[in-house]
Amino acid sequence: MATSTVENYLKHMLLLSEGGEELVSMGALAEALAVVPGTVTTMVKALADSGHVEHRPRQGVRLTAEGRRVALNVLRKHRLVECFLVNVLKMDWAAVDTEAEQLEHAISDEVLDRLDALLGHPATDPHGDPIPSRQGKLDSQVYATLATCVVEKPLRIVRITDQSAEFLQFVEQNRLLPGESVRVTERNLASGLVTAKKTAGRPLALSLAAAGKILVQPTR
Amino acid sequence: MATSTVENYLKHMLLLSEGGEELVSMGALAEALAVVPGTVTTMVKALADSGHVEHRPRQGVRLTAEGRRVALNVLRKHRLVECFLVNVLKMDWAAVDTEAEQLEHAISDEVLDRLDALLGHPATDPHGDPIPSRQGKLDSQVYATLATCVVEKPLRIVRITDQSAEFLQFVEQNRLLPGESVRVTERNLASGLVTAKKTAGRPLALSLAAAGKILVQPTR
DNA sequence: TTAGTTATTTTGATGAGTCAAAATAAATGT
DNA sequence: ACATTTATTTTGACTCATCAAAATAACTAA
Repeated sequence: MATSTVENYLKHMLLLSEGGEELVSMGALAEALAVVPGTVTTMVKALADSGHVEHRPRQGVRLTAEGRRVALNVLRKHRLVECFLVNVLKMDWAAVDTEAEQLEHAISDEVLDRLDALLGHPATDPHGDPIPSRQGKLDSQVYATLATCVVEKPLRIVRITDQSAEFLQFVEQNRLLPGESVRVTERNLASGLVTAKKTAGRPLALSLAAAGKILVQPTR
Repeated sequence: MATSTVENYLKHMLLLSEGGEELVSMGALAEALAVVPGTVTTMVKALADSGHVEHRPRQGVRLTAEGRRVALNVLRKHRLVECFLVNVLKMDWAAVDTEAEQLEHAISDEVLDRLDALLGHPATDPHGDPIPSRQGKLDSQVYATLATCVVEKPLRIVRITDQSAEFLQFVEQNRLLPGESVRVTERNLASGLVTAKKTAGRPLALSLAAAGKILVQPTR
């Protein structure tokens, strides 16, 4: 398993090479990681030995496919943890990055998956940064949920993010299936209740947790 | 800040001296930490220098007040994280200890507090191990909540564990104050709803999160 | 007591990650 | 083209946490 130091090196290489294929300089990496350049050179050579990066001496460094895979997984953990800290624990938008810096190295892939499901597979973190998919892709499309959408606005359900039979049965019985139209008439944080209403039908009470599993988009 | 190695040494010393004041042997500590005895001797001397423990050469080691404070804080993190993993993420009862082993060193005191509030200030972790209080006390009394109690059983509310004005107003308006009698008539995991009923009154819907903040005990 | 067993401490070495500072290579300006 | 600036690499040293194995202290049974 990669140490958290290794994970940080790889993550920052990914961030510094945003999109493109360019080489990342030792200096930029040293700056980002808050270490001296000589340390980066040493570590990068070790990372090249372990197959995570390709090192072009005196030019720069680039992630290999394997290095990129690890980096995306760390970034995914980081951003999903941020979602959790803001959406569930109601922490300060500006403070969560530091927290996530620690947690990204401590959570297992198992916890990562469950966190992802709990949060309704968010496409971006609270800052709007895209969250890498489980498969390492970055989807740009973003959806709201019944727990986060604007009250009274007409919506279309696009996705159910809890695959448990229990929850899916509940969804089916209440006609909250993908494609259906719906709107949220009330949301009470104290009691944790969301009231949703279908075009023709009685109001339905859901917990915030349940509502967060139902993804929507504004009706065209 | 204590490294996670230091936190582990202190935590295991606390666990090994369960309750009593006895000295912990180097051998027992080495066993618990899965390191050789010589390593423990070295670390314990360093911990004595930093004021976390008192070392009696060839006899054993004991936590100082400061060492105990740190150890209790780590243990609190460990057990609250276990609660979170089981109660919120629905993880396997048996698997969470390993996860918590990592997370206990990664979460800040801020996250710890919010997790504690989210979970309704549980007195024990999913295994029944008592959770040290914020102040470092181990209360032996354990209560159920409206989210965990037996359905239909007559209960008395003993504690409200969310101090926010918003939630307390909600509690007051619905007469869910400490001392009141109540019973849970229904609990639906899929929708996340708990239905509570006072002796004289209409049924009241609460989210599981809200219900978890209301502690109860069986009526005598 | 005295020999033998067991726990603890000491000693020397290792790997990971780091820094300071010297050496080297590459880029730049005139 | 040559001297200067800038980035990178190398070298030697340090800290933290660890192990293996030798040395030492303490306990135990005759």
